[in-house]
Amino acid sequence: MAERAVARVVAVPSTPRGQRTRQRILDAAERVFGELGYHQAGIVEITQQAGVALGTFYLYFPDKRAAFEDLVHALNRRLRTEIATAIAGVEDRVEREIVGFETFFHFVDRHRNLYQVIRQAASVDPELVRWHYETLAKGYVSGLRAAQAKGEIAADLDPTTTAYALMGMAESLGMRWMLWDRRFPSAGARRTLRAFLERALRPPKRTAAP
Amino acid sequence: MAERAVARVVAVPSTPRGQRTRQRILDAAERVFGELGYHQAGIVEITQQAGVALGTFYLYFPDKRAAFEDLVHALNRRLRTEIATAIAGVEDRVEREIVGFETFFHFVDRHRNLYQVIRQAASVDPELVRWHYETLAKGYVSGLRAAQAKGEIAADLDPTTTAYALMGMAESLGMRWMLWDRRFPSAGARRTLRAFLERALRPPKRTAAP
DNA sequence: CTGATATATGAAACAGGCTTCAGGTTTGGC
DNA sequence: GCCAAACCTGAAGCCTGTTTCATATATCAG
Repeated sequence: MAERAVARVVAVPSTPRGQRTRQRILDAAERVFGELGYHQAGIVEITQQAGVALGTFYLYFPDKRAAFEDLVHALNRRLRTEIATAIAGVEDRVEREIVGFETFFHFVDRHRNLYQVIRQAASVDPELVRWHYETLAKGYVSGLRAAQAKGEIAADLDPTTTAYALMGMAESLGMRWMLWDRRFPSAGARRTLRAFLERALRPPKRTAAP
Repeated sequence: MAERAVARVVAVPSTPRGQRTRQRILDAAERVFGELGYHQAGIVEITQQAGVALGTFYLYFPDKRAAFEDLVHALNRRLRTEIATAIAGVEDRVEREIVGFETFFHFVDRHRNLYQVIRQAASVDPELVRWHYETLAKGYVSGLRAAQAKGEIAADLDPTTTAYALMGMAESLGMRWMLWDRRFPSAGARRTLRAFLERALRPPKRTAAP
C-alpha cells in the first residue's frame, strides 16, 4: 500500500502568543491581497507587513491559498454578523432591507480590501465564491419567507430569486459607491434605492385588516 | 539620456492567414482562461489548443495580460451588441428590460467561459473591471433617461443608481442560474423577475392622458 | 532554574511558467 | 518559378515567488 502522505501539521496555535501571530499574518494578508490582488501578493510582502519571518507563515497556513480561504471565511462570517446585528431591532421588513443595504455599504467601506478579496476569489477557487453567496443567500431566503408569512413582503415573489436579485444589487452599488467613488451615496441615490426596494417588495396595498 | 526601450512590435496581422491565427489564439484563450482561471491558464495550454507554437503567441500579444484584456474588450462589445439587437424591436421600456435580462442570460450561457473572464479581471486589473461596468452603464443610463422622458419609467428614479442596481441583479441571477445551475430559470423564477422589474420601474398608474 | 514544548527565523532549494530568439516555412505578386 | 515579406517554430533562458528545514529563541510549569 502506498505510504500515506502525512499532511504537514499546521498549528492551531495553542498559546496567546501564537494566536496573536496568526492574526497578525491574517491582517496583513487582508491588506496585501486587497491592495495587490491574489497573484501579485507575495508571502514575502505579507510576512513583512505582519512583522514576522517568511517561514512563520508556514507555521499557520499550509500554503498561500489556505490563507486566502481563511480570509474569505472570515469575511463571510463578519458580514453576516454585522448585518444580523444591524437589522435586529428593525420591525418592518422592507425597512430591514434598507438597513441591511446600508450596513453592507459600511462594511465594504471599512473592509475595503477584505471585500476586494471576494471578487478575486473567482480566479482562485470558484467554489469558494459559490459557497460565499450560497451561505449569504440561505439566511436571506429564510428571512424573506418569514416576512412573506407575515404579509410584509409580496407573497408572489420567489424568495430565492429575490434574494439573489437583492444581493446582486447590493454588490453592484457597493462596488460603485464604496470602491470606486469612495463615498456614501448621495441623498438622491439613497432615495432611489429606497423607492426601488419599496415598490418591488412591499405587498400591493389593500385596506389593512383591523 | 537613458536609451528608450523599444516597444516590441506586436503585429496587427496584415494577411487573412495572420488574422485567422490571431483569432484562433483568442478563441483558445477564452476557453482556457474561462476553464482554468487567469493564473492557472498557461500560454503553453493556450497555444496548444489553438494549434500553434508557443512563440506564435508573442507575435500577436506582448504578453499574457494583453490577451486577457483583449478578451474583456471583446466580451464587452459582443454583449452590448447582442442586447442592443435584441431589444431593438421592443416598444415598452419595462418589456425591454425583461428582454435585456433574458438576452444577458443567453449570453452568459453561450459564452460561459468568456463570462467567467470578467469576474476574474478583479485580480488581473481592477481598472478593466471598472471600464467594463462603466461602459455598460453608460448606454443603460441614457436608455433609462429616454424612457423616463417618455413616461415609461418612474421619473423619480436616479438613472445611474437604477442602472447599477439592474446590472447587479442581472449578474447575480446570471451567475446563479447559468454558471451554477446551468439551466434557464424556472417559470416561477421568471415571473418573480418580471414582477420585480414591473413594480420597481413602471411609473405609478394614473389614468392615461388621451 | 531547568527542561520540555511551542514559536520563530531566513537563507537556500526548487518549481513552473513567461518570454526570447535564431532560424525555418508559407504566401502571393510578378 | 522566384523572391521578399509575412508568418511560424519550440527549445532554452530566465526570473520570480513559493516552500522547506536546520537552527535559534521564547515561554512556562514544576
